[in-house]
Amino acid sequence: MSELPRYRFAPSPTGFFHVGGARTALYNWALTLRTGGTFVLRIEDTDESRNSPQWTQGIIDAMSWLGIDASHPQFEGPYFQSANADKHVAAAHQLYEQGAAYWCDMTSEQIQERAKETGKQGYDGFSRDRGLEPAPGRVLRFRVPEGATVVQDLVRGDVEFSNETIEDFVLLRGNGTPMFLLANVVDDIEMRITHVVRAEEHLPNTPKQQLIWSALGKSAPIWAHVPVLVNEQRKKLSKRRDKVALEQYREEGILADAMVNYLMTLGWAPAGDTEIVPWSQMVEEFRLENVNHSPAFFDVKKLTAFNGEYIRALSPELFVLACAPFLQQGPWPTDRFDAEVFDQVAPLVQTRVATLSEVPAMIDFFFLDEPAMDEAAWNKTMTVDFARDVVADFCEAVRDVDWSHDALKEHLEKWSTERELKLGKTQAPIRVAITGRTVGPPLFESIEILGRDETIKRLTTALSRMG
RNA sequence: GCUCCCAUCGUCUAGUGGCCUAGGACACCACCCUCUCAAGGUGGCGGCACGGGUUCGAAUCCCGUUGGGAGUGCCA
Repeated sequence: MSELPRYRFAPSPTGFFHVGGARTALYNWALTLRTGGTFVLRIEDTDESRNSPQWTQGIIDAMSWLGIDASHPQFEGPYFQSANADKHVAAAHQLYEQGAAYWCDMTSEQIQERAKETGKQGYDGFSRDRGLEPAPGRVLRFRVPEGATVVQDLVRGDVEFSNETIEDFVLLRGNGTPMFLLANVVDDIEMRITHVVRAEEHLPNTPKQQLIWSALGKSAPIWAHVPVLVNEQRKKLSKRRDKVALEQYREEGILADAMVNYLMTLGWAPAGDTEIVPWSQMVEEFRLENVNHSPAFFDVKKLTAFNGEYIRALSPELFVLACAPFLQQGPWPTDRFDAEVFDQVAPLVQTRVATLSEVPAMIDFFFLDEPAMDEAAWNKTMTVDFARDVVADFCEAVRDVDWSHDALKEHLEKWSTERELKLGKTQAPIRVAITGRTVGPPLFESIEILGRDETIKRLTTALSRMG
């Protein structure tokens, strides 16, 4: 009687959506899809000081961007942990009735003092046998039994903890509200969770949770602790130091598919010689047993490289579509933007950007009254000896040459050959005059799209500036 | 400090005792292509942390050392 697995993802709504959380969610989602099981989203909002409704919406939006769609039949939730507070408290009292928990009136100061006296760390179980009754201000502590607790972990194997190293932890706060450890277990039981796949930082919590499971008469779920994501200093990614907001990468023009693919390969790799594989293949191949054991560096460079691949793989139409939000932020007057022009230019920039946010700067000269002149580029290209001649000649030629990039190129090629100059050199002053930069989309195609009048205007302006 | 986890190119990884002279990807370098820049192509640089075992044979198993990391709250 093997039931379908029930996975869960249980973020706390403490801000934007963390890339580490995204990876954990993705692992759970991939497993859910392959096994035909269920993915439960539970918002862990028991700490009211951190709770904020807009963060919850942010989590759901971010997940849907990644393809974890809340309306998918295998998706369940969101549930809110705070809504189950009664059940958490009831479970706590049940544990007290059973003798698996006891009340304690010590303040953290008192605990510290005792620790100092005994020379040991943390709470020493002082109230264990004092037989205290419940009262305001008193916390309920779990009575950790003797022996050892073995956590069976799908990625790490068996991990044994001696119970002596686990202190009698708090179940209910002095104000009567439940703590994470308890709430988490009660909810997992309630929601019939069979697989807990979460970040490694939870591994030290696991024996405590497992103890609660068994005190409540249940057998623990299957655990799997995946390695944390770290920064270049090899420290766990933190929102203080590191760029961890999924939303931010989205705004910078990272494609969802690229993000998903990259995140999946942190700690795991698909079979074969390429890491760029479709989601369906990752769903098919992903196994917790194959997840690496050591922390993985979240490398934005590699993410960006993946993104470039995904951008290039887009059809021209989809690329144009993907660019749309970024085009609205362009540095040009909105009325000068021309979607038809962009459609023509798009294929020229598609192979030249690694993120969508790079697009506007690459094509701004099409929509600006005058190109945004890079002075360094001007100084570098307009001071060479032939600069004035080539711009002057081209400005003349452009008036009656056939309007095609081939003809434009042919003309400049001829001019260059006659003077034993390389086209690569002679195109530079023209490029700067037209676009304001030394690099950009192919010049002659750009000129063709820009149009004769605008081209003449820009070349003339450049000439007069050169004096 | 204590508990636990981890250790293959700079980075992400493949490798589950012989197929490993350790494979791929990102980054980097060179060359080719080329109207700039990209893209693409070709090639290169570069790694099993160290020391002991086990074994006919070890990147792979065991022990130790060293080095990283996580946790250590009336946070989640």
